[in-house]
Amino acid sequence: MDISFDKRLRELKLKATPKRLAILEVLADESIYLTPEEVWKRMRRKSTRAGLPTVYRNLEELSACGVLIKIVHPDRRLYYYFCPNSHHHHHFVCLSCRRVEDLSFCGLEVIDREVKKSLKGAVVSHLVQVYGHCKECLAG
Amino acid sequence: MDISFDKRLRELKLKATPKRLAILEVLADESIYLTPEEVWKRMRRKSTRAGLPTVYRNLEELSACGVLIKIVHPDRRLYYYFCPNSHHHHHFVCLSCRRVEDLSFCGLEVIDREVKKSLKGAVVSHLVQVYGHCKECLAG
DNA sequence: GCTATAATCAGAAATGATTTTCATTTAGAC
DNA sequence: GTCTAAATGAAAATCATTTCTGATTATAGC
Repeated sequence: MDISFDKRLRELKLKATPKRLAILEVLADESIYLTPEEVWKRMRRKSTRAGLPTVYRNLEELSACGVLIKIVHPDRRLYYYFCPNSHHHHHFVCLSCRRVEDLSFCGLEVIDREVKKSLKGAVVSHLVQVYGHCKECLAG
Repeated sequence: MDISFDKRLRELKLKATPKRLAILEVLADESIYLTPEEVWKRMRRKSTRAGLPTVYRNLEELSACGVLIKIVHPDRRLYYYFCPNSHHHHHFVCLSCRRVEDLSFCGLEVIDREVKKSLKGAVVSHLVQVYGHCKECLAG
């Protein structure tokens, strides 16, 4: 796990610092999305101390590179998630337990066509996110 | 315009106060999405003074009732928009000039089916927003 | 292995949009 | 007009996030 993150970071021309690796490890070990502060606390538990600004900075960088996913949440705080699935897709996020599941659905082609043809505009990015309650939370 | 907003507010059991009407008027007169502070400044220009918290409060309430649209923006600030179109739909928002255009596309049925069948979860809400540059901004 | 150096980091402090508090006012029902 | 819940304003607080600055460190090239 460690080694592959190391490689991934080098490919992206990011130095494989202990802090970065620790951040990735924390998120890879979690099945839910976390706030920067939560990542920071979990790092300390694993005895990797880091400054909170460092965590914020790295989470932002890593999500900008596509290594992490930034979750857009109704409460407008920052949440990050490590999604091993590397092809373009969207997520179903559970509002109760914060679990994330991949959706196969993505309307990009349809959207892109509509924006080009009807609006004559250009799509820069699109956001499709589905909020709800997962199987486990519904059950219990 | 004034009269119809008045009616709309009453239907929603919200008092038709001067501030609320002024907020709605400002947004209805704009073709772009505004921050709460911008709404507040435009109110003053029209000589309706209001406290900034009142503007924040009302924008939030009005978007919760569906009278206004809250724009989810990459910069994570609050933006509101008055969209006269009342049926369920999504938006293409221009990152350059802040214009908003309606999209006919909405994947809700497909999403809902996928979440129910594959994930056995329940959808609470969904967010589809498309960011880009509109016809005018591309031209000029 | 050693060095240079650009990237990265920590800690403290600042930021600034948004929210809370609470005393006062007002819209709408009767 | 009177009453009451809702709405408001002003000031202050909040608090997640960012900036700043001076160390520290990972990595590439020798």
